[in-house]
Amino acid sequence: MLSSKTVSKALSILDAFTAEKPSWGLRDLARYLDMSHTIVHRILSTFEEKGYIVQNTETNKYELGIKFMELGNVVEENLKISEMIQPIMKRIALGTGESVVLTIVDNEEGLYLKIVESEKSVRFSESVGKRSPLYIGASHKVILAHLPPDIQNKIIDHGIENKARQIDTKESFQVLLEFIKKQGWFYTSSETFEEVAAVSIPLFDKKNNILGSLSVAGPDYRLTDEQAKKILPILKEYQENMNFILSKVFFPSRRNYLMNNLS
Amino acid sequence: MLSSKTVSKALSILDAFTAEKPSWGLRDLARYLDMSHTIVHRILSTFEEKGYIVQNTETNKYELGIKFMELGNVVEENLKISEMIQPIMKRIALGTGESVVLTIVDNEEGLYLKIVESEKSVRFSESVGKRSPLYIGASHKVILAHLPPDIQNKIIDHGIENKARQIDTKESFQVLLEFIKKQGWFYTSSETFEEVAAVSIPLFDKKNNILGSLSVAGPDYRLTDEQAKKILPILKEYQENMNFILSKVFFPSRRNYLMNNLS
DNA sequence: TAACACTGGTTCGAATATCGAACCACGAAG
DNA sequence: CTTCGTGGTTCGATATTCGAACCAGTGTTA
Repeated sequence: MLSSKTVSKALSILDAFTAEKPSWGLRDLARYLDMSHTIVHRILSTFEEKGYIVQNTETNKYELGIKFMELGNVVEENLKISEMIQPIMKRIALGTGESVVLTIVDNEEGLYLKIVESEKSVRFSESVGKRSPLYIGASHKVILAHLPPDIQNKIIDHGIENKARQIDTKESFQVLLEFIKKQGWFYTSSETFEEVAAVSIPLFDKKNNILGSLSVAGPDYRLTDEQAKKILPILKEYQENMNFILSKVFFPSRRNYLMNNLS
Repeated sequence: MLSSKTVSKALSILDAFTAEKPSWGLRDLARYLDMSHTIVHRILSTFEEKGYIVQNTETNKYELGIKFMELGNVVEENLKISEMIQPIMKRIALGTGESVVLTIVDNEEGLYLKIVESEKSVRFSESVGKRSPLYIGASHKVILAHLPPDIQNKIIDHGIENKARQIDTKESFQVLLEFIKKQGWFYTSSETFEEVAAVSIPLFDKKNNILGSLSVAGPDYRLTDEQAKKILPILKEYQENMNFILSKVFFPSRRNYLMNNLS
C-alpha cells in the first residue's frame, strides 16, 4: 500500500495528544516524536491554519481544536449511537440502576465507545475513548474469549510479557476464556478499576464475529456476584437488538484486527 | 506562516466528511475536491493505515474512523465539559424541564458544543457539532450582539447577501442587536428550528470577551414568552459560574475570530 | 456478444515540496 | 553577560510527491 510520508508524520503528531497529555510545547513534542522541530512546527502550523489545532496564547503550547469534537460527532452519528444505541443503554441503566458501558474491539485493544451513567450518586463514571488490553476486566475478557485462537494467543503473550496480574499461566487463562465463551457472560470485581464490579455480555455481527461487549458497571458493594445474576436477564433482553443495530451500521472494528492478523 | 501543502490537502479531505455526507467514494471525493484521484487515494491510504479513516468493506466507500471519537474526547476532557460544565447544564435542565444548550463562537459561526436534553418526551433534541451563521436564533444572536462592530458588520453583510429572512434591513438588525446587548438575554421562537423556542444568555471570559451562550430550548407551545421570563432567573443564576469555568479552561474560540479579523 | 462507462488501485519519471542545519529574537536562570 | 531554554524562520540539496496512463473489475447498454 502506497502512503504519504508527510501525512503519516502529521498523524503521528496527532497521536501524541492524549487525555493524559493534551497539550505540547513545540520542541518537547519534536523530541518525543524524534523529529526535527522545524517539520513539527510546519505541520502544526498547517493544522492550526485549518482549525485542527490551536496554540494556547498564554502558554504557547499546542492543543487539539474543537474540530475534533465536530468530527467525533460525525462518526457518532454515522454509527447511529445517539439515535439507536443510547436509548437502549439508557433503558438498561434505568432498569438496573447502574451505569452501562458499550465496549468495542479495535486493533486488538478494548475501547469504551459509549457510557450511559446511572442516576445514583455513587456510580461508575469513566471517560469514553479509553483503551486498554483485552485481558483486563469483564467487558474486555468477554470479547477476548470470542476472538480467533491465534489472536487470543498473541494478546495473552503480550500480557505475559507485561507481567499482567490477571494472567496466572497461559494454560489457566485459556481455560478461563473457554469457560467465558461457553457461559456467554462474565462478572469481575476490582479488576480494571478498584472497587468497581461489572457484568458483561458479548455482541456479534450477523456472521457471528465478535464486535464488542455490553456491560453494567457499579461499585462492588452494590454490584455483587448475586446482584450480577439478577441483572444478567436485563442485559440479555437487549442483546439481539444491539447485535442487529451494530450489524446494520458499518462497524470498522472487526476489519481492523483481521487486517492486523494478515500482515 | 509556513505550511505544508500535503498536510493541507489531507485536511481538506477530512473536511469533506460531514454529518450530511459521512462516506465518500474515491473518485467522487477527488472530483469534489478538484484533486487527482491518485493523490486522494494515497492520502486516504495513509489515513487508513493510521486508523483515522476506514474503508467500508461492502461499499468500498471511505468513512471517518473511531479515532475521531477518541480525539474528540481528548478535547472534551481538556475543556472540562463532562467534569465541570455538564453538571451545571444538567441542573438547569432539571430546574426548567427543558433541554439546555451550550453554544460557542468559532470562526464567525455558532457551534453547538454540548446539549443536555430534558427528560420530557417532547423536547428539543439536536446533534452537537452543528454550525450555523450567527444571525439565526436566540443562542446565536446573543453572541453576535456582543461581538466587535466590524465583525458584526461583516456577518450581517454575509446574511444580507444570502437573503436571510432574519434580517429585514441592516439598520433595523443593528438596532435589534443593540437591544439584545443592553437587555442581556434574548428569546426567539421558530427561528433556527420550526416550533422550537429558546431563551439565551451570553457567556464571557474574564476580560469580558464574548465566548458563547447558554440557552434553554423547548417546544414553542410550552416555552412561551412568559415561560421564558420565568426560566431566565435560573439561567442567570449559573451565568457567573459558567463564565468562571470557561475562563479557566483554554477556550480557543475567541482567538479564532480575532485572527480571522486581522487577516 | 462486445463496447462502454464507471469503479478502486497502481506505476514511474519529471517536477516540486519537504527537510534540517543554522539562524533569529526572546526570556529565565546562573 | 553568558548560557540554555523557548517558539519561529530561511534556503539549497534532495527525497517525496504528482499525475498521465495504466490495470482489473463490475454493471449497463446495444
